[in-house]
Amino acid sequence: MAPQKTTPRIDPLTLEVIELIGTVVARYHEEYEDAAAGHALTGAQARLLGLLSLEPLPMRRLAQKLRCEPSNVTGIVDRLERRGLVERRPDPKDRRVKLAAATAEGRRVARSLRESLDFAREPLAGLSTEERESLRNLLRRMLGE
Amino acid sequence: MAPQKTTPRIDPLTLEVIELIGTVVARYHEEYEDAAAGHALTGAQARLLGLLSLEPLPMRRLAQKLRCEPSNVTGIVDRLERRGLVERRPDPKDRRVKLAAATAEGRRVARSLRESLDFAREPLAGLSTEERESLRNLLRRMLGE
DNA sequence: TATTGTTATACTCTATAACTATA
DNA sequence: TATAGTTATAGAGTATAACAATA
Repeated sequence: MAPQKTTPRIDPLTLEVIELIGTVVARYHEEYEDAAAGHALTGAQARLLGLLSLEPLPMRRLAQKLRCEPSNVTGIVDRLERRGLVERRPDPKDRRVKLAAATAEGRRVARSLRESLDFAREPLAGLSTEERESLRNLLRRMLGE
Repeated sequence: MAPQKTTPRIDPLTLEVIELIGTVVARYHEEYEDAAAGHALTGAQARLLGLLSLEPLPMRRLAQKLRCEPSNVTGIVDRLERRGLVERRPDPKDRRVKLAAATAEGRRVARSLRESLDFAREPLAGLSTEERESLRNLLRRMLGE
């Protein structure tokens, strides 16, 4: 009997692109975690603080954005609040809701964190404007936008 | 007094590319975790099993590849071993070393996992060969290869 | 002495379920 | 009754430090 093909064969070119994307993903994450650690934050704390640096959000919304259970957000906000980077405020429109908001110090840390995230800035610096446009268009198409 | 610029200004094009890369990274990770969960594995377990499906490795090497402390590898291998996906073997050349190796079942799960990771295959399917070559070249240059 | 793997410990993130206070 | 947030609990990943066996 003939050997069964369980996977469609992938050409070497596609395979290489997949591998390159994997490398980008790995490097991106590594830099993100390092940058967070450089500010004594975990990855989850850095992501949450980054969201709150844009606008205050209800705990529930944070959970949705972080794609985790609401019960987890309680702990992450607790730890950031203990360090004075985040605070909880009542929502005047619904007394069940608590709005998490970055403090002035939290926004400062978030900005500093953003600035130390030079992953994308540095490697893209080597590309010309035309190449960046081309990369943008390819990524857009890849993501189906 | 003039407002101080703490960050070099980034042009909108570069900013958009950065954002697109962020989206790719997020989607890649999400798919990876989902695929792992579909096999009742955590991300760390899936990554370790993936490495061992290629070749047996000393615990120390695994820690280096996973970029974590060797003490963590003990636990991850323990849990995979309990499920019969991995085993520990002595290294004939150095009796201090333990070689972690995927079992036949472990290799089967690793292959199934690889096949369910269609992130890269699917979105790339929409690109022509020329576009993939162009994407490959741009990613290569971005990564400094 | 140095190295390999393990254990012990403590912290964080995670999901689930039960609880409270509002709506 | 339904929803928002919390608490309690348990499992997993992580780093640090100390340890046994081997080099």
